[in-house]
Amino acid sequence: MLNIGEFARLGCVSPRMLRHYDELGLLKPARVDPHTGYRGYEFSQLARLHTLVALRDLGLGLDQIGALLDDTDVEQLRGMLRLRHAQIEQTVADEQARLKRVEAHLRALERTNAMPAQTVVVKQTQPVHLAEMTGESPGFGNENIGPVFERLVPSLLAFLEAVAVTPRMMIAYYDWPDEDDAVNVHVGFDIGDAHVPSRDDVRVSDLPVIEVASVVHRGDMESIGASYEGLVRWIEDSGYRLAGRSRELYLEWHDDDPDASLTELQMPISR
Amino acid sequence: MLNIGEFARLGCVSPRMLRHYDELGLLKPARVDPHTGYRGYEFSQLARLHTLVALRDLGLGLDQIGALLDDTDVEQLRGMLRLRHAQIEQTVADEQARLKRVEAHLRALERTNAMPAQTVVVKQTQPVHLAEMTGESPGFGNENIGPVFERLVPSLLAFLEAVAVTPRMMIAYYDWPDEDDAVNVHVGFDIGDAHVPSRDDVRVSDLPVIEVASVVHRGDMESIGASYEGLVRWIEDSGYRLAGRSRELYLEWHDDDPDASLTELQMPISR
DNA sequence: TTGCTCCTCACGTCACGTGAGGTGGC
DNA sequence: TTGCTCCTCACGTCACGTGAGGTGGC
Repeated sequence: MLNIGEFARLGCVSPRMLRHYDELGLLKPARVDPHTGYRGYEFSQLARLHTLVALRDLGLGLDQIGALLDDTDVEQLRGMLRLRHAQIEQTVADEQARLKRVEAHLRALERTNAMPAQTVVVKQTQPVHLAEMTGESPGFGNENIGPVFERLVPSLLAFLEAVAVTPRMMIAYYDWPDEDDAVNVHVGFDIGDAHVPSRDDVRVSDLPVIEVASVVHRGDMESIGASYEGLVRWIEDSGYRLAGRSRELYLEWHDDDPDASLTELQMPISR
Repeated sequence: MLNIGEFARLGCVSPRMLRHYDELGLLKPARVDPHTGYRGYEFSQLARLHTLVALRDLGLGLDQIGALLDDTDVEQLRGMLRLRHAQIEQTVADEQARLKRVEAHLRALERTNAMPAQTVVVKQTQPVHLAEMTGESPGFGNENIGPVFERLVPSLLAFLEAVAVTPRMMIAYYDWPDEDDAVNVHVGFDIGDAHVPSRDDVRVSDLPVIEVASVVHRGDMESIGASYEGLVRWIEDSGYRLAGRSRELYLEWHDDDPDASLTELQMPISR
């Protein structure tokens, strides 16, 4: 008969753990002194402790271990181990992805050698109900996109006012169906759950909920290119791939002080 | 100005989290209504929330994030990220090792198709102060080892009694210096912190603390081979390598009922 | 008698999730 | 007025580690 300290040393666990397992009913001492409360263990109990420790070491919860220790169902054990195997594989994949993200942030730090005023995060977009108009632009850059906005936005706002719908946030997204430089510019307003009557050049679309890498750009549209570049590099460094049309959310607009304007850039990513 | 729900949606966090960050001083709302306590956030605060979320996503603690958010020390940030990088690499390695252990247990289950009465665990040996004698055996197997024990053990016990040292657990270990089949059999008793006068054929040694794969064998010495075989296969399957001399701890001995005898088998492993 | 071990509470960990119970705003 | 959102507590999570305060055994 061993006291708790001896048995604990034999099994490489702390006495506190043995008391804990006793309390949970996972491993009762062979005898408890009725006067002193001292716990006594037998060598033969080491086998059960080994099983407990081995299952714990695989990452099973004590509740599951309890079920496995008492029932001699091999299929149940096999099932639990297979499930754990899949979970650990997932954990490894998640941690490897996280490792890449750390590396991407470190490289971004090397490039700018400054605090990341704009930090990249991975997140899900919110579902948006968008009343949008579309125009064509000969290419990217503010000198190309800007005039399209100036043409479409007043018209869209006038339409929304006419149909008594309050526009919320302005959102743009882009696609380039062919390999040439022409870009389709979509610009619209979040209209919440309002309904808008149809008009030829105004379309209502639900932007899909997707995973994006996002960054907040502070400043005017002239300087947005640098933010895009940083975002694209971060995505490359972190091992994600670009997967669709990028969006711009115009969070805050200051005509008087464009440097204080805030735009969220979102680029869809996968893997 | 956004209320907490709107700001939470923008940042893909829960309102509860924003209250938590407020409480910890990591992200204070731009304004709090003095009457209702309603929190108000500005779009420009999204940048700070992004940084917070990005750092949290890398696995940094909120206390460290607090230090990084307030101080604009690039070196500190770089240091934290490098540390995190090393930690995540360690986590990945640990989880991959765990994955192999799960696989080893699953394969052991396939082979026996029964509950692992004897489950393999990885643990550290305890430091032991051993009074031992050494003999040579033509090979492994009870028919070779048994006679050596029968010759050495009574002599050793008689010596210990003569010098008034109480023997504790009996422990044996083996080495085979050459490639031929001859085995050096070391058998001894744990003598705690007692001192033993020297004698030519009795040596006092401290068994080193090492990492071993261990299993409890129940039964006589004839059947110990199967337990060893299971242990060796488990070690192979789990991706560890054998790394030294195996030990046997004679936990419990029943002359009348050898099937109830308990022996712990320990094989040193590495990597 | 002095250490050493044992005992039973009970708090702390970490970043929130989840109610309970109540109030403000359109 | 009815939902919806917000507020402040405060408990629960998971497997123990770490005292506090006291007692038993050689």
